Amino acid sequence: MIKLSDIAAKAGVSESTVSRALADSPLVNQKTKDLVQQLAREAGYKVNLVARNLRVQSTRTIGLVVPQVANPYYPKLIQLVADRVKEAGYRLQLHLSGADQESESDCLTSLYEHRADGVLLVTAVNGLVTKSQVESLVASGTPVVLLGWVEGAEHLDLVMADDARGGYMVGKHLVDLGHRDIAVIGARPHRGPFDRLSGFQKALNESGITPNLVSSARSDEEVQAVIHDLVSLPKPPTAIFAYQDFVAALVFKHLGAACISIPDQISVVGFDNLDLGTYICPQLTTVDLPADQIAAEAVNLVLARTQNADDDANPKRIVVSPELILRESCAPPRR
Amino acid sequence: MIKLSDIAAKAGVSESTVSRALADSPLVNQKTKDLVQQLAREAGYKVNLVARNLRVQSTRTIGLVVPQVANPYYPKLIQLVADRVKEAGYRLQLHLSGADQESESDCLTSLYEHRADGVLLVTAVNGLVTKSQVESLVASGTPVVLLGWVEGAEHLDLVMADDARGGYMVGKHLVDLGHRDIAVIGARPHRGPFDRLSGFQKALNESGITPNLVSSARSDEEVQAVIHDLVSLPKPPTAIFAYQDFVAALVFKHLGAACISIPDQISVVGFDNLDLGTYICPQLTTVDLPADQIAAEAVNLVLARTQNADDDANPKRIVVSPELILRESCAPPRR
DNA sequence: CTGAAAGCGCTAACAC
DNA sequence: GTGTTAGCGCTTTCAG
Repeated sequence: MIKLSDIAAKAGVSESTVSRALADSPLVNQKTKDLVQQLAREAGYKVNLVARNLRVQSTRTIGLVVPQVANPYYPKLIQLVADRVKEAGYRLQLHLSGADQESESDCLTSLYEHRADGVLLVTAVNGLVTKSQVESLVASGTPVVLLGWVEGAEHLDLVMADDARGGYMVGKHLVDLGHRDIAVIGARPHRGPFDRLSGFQKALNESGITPNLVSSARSDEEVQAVIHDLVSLPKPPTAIFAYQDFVAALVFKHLGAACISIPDQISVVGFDNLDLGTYICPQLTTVDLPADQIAAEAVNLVLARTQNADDDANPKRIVVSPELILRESCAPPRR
Repeated sequence: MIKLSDIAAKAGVSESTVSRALADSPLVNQKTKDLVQQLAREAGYKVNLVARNLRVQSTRTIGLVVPQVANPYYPKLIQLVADRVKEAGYRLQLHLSGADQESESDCLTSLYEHRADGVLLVTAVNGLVTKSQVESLVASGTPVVLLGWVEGAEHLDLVMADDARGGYMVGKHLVDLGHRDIAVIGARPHRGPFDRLSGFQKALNESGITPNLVSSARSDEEVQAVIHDLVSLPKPPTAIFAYQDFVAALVFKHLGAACISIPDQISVVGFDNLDLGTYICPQLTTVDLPADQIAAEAVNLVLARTQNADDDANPKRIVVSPELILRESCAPPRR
């Protein structure tokens, strides 16, 4: 593995000169610079970053930890973050925390051991399981910014989508269409007052309505059971708010199996704006979380902290607004 | 940032002893070991891997480069590879090559500069654009294994799915059901003789049939146009082979819009076995590429090369077989 | 069982 | 402009 001294020998100059020449430093004679660069190219020399990083005490690496990569929301975010990070001249180190506590901790440890310059952390549904570890990371000088709301983390930098606002939009849309019997299907909320469900309920409350059914269902079987119960009701709901798009897709499937047509008999709204929503028929009305804004804000923030460009000690909280995407799965209720 | 010498000072021993104690070496007295470990824990000491990696001349890092993360096949693969790599005590460094040549080259360069111990490379549709670079990587002692067939790379290690065999299964299934008029929709083949399309055609040829239409269409609009043309035919095909699942989903959508029922009027088969296929109605008959086997084989191979456990100079070629997943989107043609 | 010393490959004062 | 030197934080001979 060819190194600096090798090409220094070839060129008949010192290592420092080679180092400078390759960094295109103005402190070196153009002729030696050309010579060195040419020699390096010919020899296929590439700097050893592990050595350089040790020397300069920086890795120009930003860590990103996400629970998993299978859930289609994450790939979008990962791609966007990767692009922004690269653009800024940094490198991304992705870690999959697998949604369990132990491995979230492992990711953070690994990032610290590799001396990442900053970390972006997307917590799993169970919230921030490693708060103290994050705090010590920050204390040790590695900025951490949280992606998504986490309970009891008010002292940490945070970039989040305004889920509650998205939920409110959904609720308002359905109410405005004339719906009064509305069911909710999906996971239990985990973002407390900032949850999409809380905004949704607020919208209904403003019109004096309460959701007539809130079921926790995520798997195919669970959704099937819930839909079965719902359509067996003497007076089934006229609209369903699915907590996530993929749940909405399951709702579509089982509503279809029960010969209930969307949106004629029941309107359906999702949340997340996955591509999936455009592949199903009718196309799904949903809420788009602006992953691009989140990625951009998060990367900017963590880099600002890294470079001490922003030495404001107060935690930053950046909230970006979602958008209601009107497609084909909603209509006024039939009378 | 606390380092080895700090805790050596605290413990009143030398750095070497601390290093050994933390590595749980048998060469150190149990009592000093306990003391050192406790002190290290209290102080929150974590090894600096960039220093260690420089010293030991290894990073225990495997690079994985994939074109993108948005295409749903990749997340599956990434997750699987990440799990296997971690299991083996290595770390994964993911790079997104963005499907363009320049950045595939950048990824490889970055991996080399960081001295990854091995790399797994998934090439984009345009084939291996950086063959010479891969070769010099290998020559410099970093094993590279290709994931997926690449033209003119017979001298490199390769793990691939037998796409042609999958295509054959699809063709045979359709023919066995009685179909004679079969259209193909999707991308142009890029795996030459190993392409799913070549296997598909072989199956038809064995029964003296030729596909009556092969259209290249990937976007929503393109598929819409193709479907429109197809159903306007005096004698429309009775079955459609979509080159990829997401194309199949689009086919579903536009067939639905044209009031053609699946599988009564037209059977549809996909390829890839994305989750998507179970969300649509009827559920999609498709071919599953065994991502878990591919991941396992690839990681095993690259690690074996890394550790010189396998110093066979001959390139390895591991081919894993796909599986036909029978679901609801196919039926015999109506007479 | 423990310590002293060397050195991984590179960059950056500091001299000349 | 260029070379000499020191040192980033760690592991690992080699002595004792």
